Amino acid sequence: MARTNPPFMTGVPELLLLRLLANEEMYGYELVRRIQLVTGEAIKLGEGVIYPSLYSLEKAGALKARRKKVGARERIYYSLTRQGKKRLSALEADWQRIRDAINLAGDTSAA
Amino acid sequence: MARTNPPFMTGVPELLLLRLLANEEMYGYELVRRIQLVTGEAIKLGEGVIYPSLYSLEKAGALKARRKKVGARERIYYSLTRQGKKRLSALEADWQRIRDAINLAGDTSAA
DNA sequence: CCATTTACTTTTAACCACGAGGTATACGGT
DNA sequence: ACCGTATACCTCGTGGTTAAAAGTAAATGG
Repeated sequence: MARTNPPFMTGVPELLLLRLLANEEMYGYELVRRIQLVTGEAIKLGEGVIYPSLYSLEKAGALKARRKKVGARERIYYSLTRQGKKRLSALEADWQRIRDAINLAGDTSAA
Repeated sequence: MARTNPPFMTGVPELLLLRLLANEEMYGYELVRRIQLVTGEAIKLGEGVIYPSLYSLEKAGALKARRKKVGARERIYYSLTRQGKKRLSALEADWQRIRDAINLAGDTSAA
């Protein structure tokens, strides 16, 4: 039944993609596995999330793509544009704001 | 233009409401202001978010409501049911899982 | 007596994460 | 040669959730 907007996941795929691609170019399938890795299995984003996100970020000018043959296989590698870096900064700021606010609220009510 | 699903806000209204109401009963309008207070103005949830959330949480059995006359005014006070407490625990666990995973991913990529 | 604050309510809209399904090629084992 | 598994990419439908805005009405205060 789709289990659509699970708690606290809005914006997370975009944040993780931008972060990972800020360091090195990667391709879709790789990102799917890498995200599981770097989050200690806590977050798993399927291809149905990753690919559409990549397209829309590319379309928005945050990512650029290039095709690259590796052995016999062809992969589409993505990396950040300058715009993508700005977008990442803004998202990180959003994330910190929300995270800190929720922490704050928790401390207050725990007191 | 609505800007409907802003980054990182899914689940946040529910979490904050349940947290606040776990301590003491409150009414809608009060919650609107209280949330701004305890988040240091970082999160502002309008009435269009708060009231529908309250209804749906009540309908789901997480909250119970009682009408109370204060002076000449009548207010609807909400408080947690046992189910609501369970729901809060589950949500807190979700929140921690996501938050920690994002932190983890950030440290890794920053390294 | 009028403007502001308090309090509650409803409507409308759009985004976006997700699962599931689909294609095609390469590779390893037997 | 054959078959299952892993790699790699892609698409569709869904619906839950936040959010702004506008509306009602009573009380308060100057």
